[in-house]
Amino acid sequence: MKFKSLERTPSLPQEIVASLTGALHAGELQPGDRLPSEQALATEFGVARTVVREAISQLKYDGIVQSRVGVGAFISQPQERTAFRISPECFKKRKELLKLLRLRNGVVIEVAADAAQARSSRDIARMEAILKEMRDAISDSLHGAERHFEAERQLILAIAKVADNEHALNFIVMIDSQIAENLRSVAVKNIRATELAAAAIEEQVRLVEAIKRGDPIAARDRARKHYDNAAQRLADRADFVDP
Amino acid sequence: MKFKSLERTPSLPQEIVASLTGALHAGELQPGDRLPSEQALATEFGVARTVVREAISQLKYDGIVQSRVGVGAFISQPQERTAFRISPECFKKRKELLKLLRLRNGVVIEVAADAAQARSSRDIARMEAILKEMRDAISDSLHGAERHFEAERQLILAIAKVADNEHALNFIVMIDSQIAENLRSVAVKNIRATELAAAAIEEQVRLVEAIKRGDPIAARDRARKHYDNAAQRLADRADFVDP
DNA sequence: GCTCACTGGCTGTCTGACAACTGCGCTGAT
DNA sequence: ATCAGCGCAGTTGTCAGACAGCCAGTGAGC
Repeated sequence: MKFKSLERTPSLPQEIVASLTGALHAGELQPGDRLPSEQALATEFGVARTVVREAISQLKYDGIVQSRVGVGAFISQPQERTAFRISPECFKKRKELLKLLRLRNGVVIEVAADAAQARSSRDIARMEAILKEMRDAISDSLHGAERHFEAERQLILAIAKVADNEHALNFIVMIDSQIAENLRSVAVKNIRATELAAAAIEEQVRLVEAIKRGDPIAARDRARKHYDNAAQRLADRADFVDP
Repeated sequence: MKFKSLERTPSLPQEIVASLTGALHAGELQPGDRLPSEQALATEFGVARTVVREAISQLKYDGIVQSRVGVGAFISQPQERTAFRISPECFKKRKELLKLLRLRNGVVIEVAADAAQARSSRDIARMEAILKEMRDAISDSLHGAERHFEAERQLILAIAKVADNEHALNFIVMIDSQIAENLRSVAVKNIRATELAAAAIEEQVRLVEAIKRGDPIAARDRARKHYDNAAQRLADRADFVDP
């Protein structure tokens, strides 16, 4: 049994970052605008300047603002961003979550094709072990759904690892972890309720077969079938609605 | 004539971030390890603690480290990352750049299919205007290659904008800007030298046609053809080698 | 052996200070 | 009147020191 993570009080710099990015997202801050001075922000938020500086340094790190000594800090253009980040409020709305899922799927599908060209026998063995874990999970009435869910994630990671593209791997690890954190419970219920695990496994078996055969076109095709289907199954769930 | 951006001295926190991420990438720091205390790092780097704190706060922002009051800062697991970031040294090696290009293409291709289902007549008009700009650029012997390069980027953004997936849009804006910054000169030379612009335009015309027709499968297919071809043309360049 | 208060160290935050830099207005010379 | 040059106020970047709250380990007391 895992306990829910408690709602730890966010740090002061984090709150300021959230406030500033909120203002940016709301259009109150436009690219090119100058931020208030650190001193002004400090008094406004009622904190020390060091706290404001930490917050702004994070925004600078993402390329969201640029600061010039003696002048101030300015909101930069969207194309100046240097990081892709998923904010927690993306998971508030199910629709947002499905969009993230589609983004992830797009990368996974491409990566599956690359994996079909770079796979080794060891890679295949690893994937088939994961498939076996999925099949075993079916007969586990207690934790089967959870095991299946984790095995599906493992398969994605296994595919990404053999594709010889560490950037894509990093991206998938990041986005999939974020999605899984916010999707685990409903996805697990999904598997359990619809009893579609067998069909999902079959889709993935055929995907791994294509990779094993070294057929990138078939791998891409089957990856698309499975991951699009999975997203569709999730979207079709009656209880998959905004809280 | 544009001047090269001067080599501005990186800020102290930035250097510390680079040093720490370098140690992490080199395996000297493993997930779970504890960082030296802020005081120790400050004396080691010869800076004030505030500078170290800014550096660590950036790493915390990315989920690379987690800190606990009274204990210290710890390297977190890779799946705890909350941001995808492209470091400048990714562009040092051409091979890395091609991998980033493939990552971008994967998303663009998926997005093209979504765009085919969500496009409006205004969207199509915008895309066709961009295609016209490409054709016009051919007869511009002076800046034609640059204009073509920028128009290709604009088309990608235009497609991403109509696909109704702001996460994918954000991702594409970010990664494409980064790639373009580091690819502009060689890509422009590519267009100019090989005189393949006409063929590239034809590929994109067919892509826009598919989107206009509302045919996601064709859009995906043609997007793949064009962007894979573009990457291939780049990779095939004789002068596209590591410096 | 077990319990528990203590203690040293760490992070988070605050305060004050100073250097380097920038934009702007003012002054004074032409 | 014009304009070059100067100084000034404001801003960021960095430094030093301080303190509260928290935590792990230690050692005394039972």
